[in-house]
Amino acid sequence: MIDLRRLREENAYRAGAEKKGVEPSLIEATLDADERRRTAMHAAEEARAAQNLASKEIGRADPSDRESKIAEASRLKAELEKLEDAEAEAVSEVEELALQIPNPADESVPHGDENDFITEKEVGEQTAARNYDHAELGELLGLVDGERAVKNSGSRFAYLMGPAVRLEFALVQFAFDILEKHNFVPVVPPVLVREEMMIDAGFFPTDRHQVYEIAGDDLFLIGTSEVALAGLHRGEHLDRESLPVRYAGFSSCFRREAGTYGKDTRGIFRVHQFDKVEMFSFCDPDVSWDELETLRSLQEEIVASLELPYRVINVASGDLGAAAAKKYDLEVWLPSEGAYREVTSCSNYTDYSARRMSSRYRDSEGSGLLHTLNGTACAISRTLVFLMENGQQDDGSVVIPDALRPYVGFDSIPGPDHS
RNA sequence: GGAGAGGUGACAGAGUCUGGUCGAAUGUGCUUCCCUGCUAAGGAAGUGACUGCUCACGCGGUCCGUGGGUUCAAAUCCCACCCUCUCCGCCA
Repeated sequence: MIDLRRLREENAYRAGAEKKGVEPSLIEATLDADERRRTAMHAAEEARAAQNLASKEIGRADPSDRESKIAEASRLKAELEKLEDAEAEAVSEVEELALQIPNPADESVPHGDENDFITEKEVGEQTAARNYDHAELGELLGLVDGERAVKNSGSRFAYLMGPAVRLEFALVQFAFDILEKHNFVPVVPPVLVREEMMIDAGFFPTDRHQVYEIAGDDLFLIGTSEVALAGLHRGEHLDRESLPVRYAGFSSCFRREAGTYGKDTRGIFRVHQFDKVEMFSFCDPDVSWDELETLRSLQEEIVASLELPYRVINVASGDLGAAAAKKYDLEVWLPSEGAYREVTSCSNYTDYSARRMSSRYRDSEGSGLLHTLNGTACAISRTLVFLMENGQQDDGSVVIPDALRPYVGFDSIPGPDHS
């Protein structure tokens, strides 16, 4: 939820929203509606104060005076009800408009759409395609069984098998080892949440069609543990001294992938269910931009340790989504496609989500809204894809990066002709 | 799943039957001051959140699990939902 006062008073804030493609007329309409709301609210509150007073007098009044006083209070109430109706209408009008306004983009975010990102850095070599792409190799090496998954669950599902499972748990341990050094508290969150949580986390109504719904129980499968982690301090005040409060969530993630027919259909690059380690930070608003850089550096540390060639991009304003004021994507080189593909991303939501969640800090001066940030630490299936391609040798075997070896217990996965 | 009890401020805990002077007794905690070789004990005052108007002092609104309803008036009465606890049943 946007800050209406800042929208009204700060030009830069408003400009940040317009940068995301919001029509100036929508902003005008929202501000007008807010003006009406404040007027209506003021009128209703005055009437309410009068009515409250009249009502209280009845309790103190002499029994003989009661009847006339009750009549007076009733009259005030009738007046109040009209004003309250007007107030309620104005409030819902503002809400409806305000919800359409995204979190303003930061000044450092480039203008434009998905093609207008800025490349912040590039690390490693863009190598040529190997003998097998990740989908072929996954099946050949017995890491992924897509065919049988289709029979049981449908397209975009997969059985992860054998060494792939060992790799998954190795990656998770590896990521947690790094994150715990930076005071992230490991969390295994619920993967089912109530509708309310989806709304507060900002996924509903916009992304409702991307989420699986459980028939008969009013519960929804999370698309990322971010949803569950964001709710960890809903309605709470955190001691400002204790910030940032960081969590590392491990969970399965479920995505309907509606509207992606024919896109990334091979292998496990894009699936309905995958596991992920996610970083989440409840942060002091004064230092949230530093925190974003911290999340990004951790992502780089992880990808670099896995010896994957990557680049970091500063995502352009039109491609940020509603909640992010700024977002970095880490993209790893995928040889079979000759392109960089997204492996992780991290965002600063500033106070956009915290306002709705009512997640606040408290210090000796008072209190205020926290900033929230999130970022992928390791998305397992995509990471496996990148490891299979970038670590692939001429014989189809896959070399395990040094950093991962202590965790998996083997140095490579033998090629298809091995046995 | 069946039966019962209950959700009140940082915490504990009254108030609910019998609606009004209850934003809410009391205790603990916390802050400031007094007393005091030090500490403990003791004495005094203060101490919820959110929000609107205001330079400010201040004045107002909302909040007793959540959402509705009754009433001039609801922590208190009615309805629905959520959650917690106890007992029984079932279960990885």
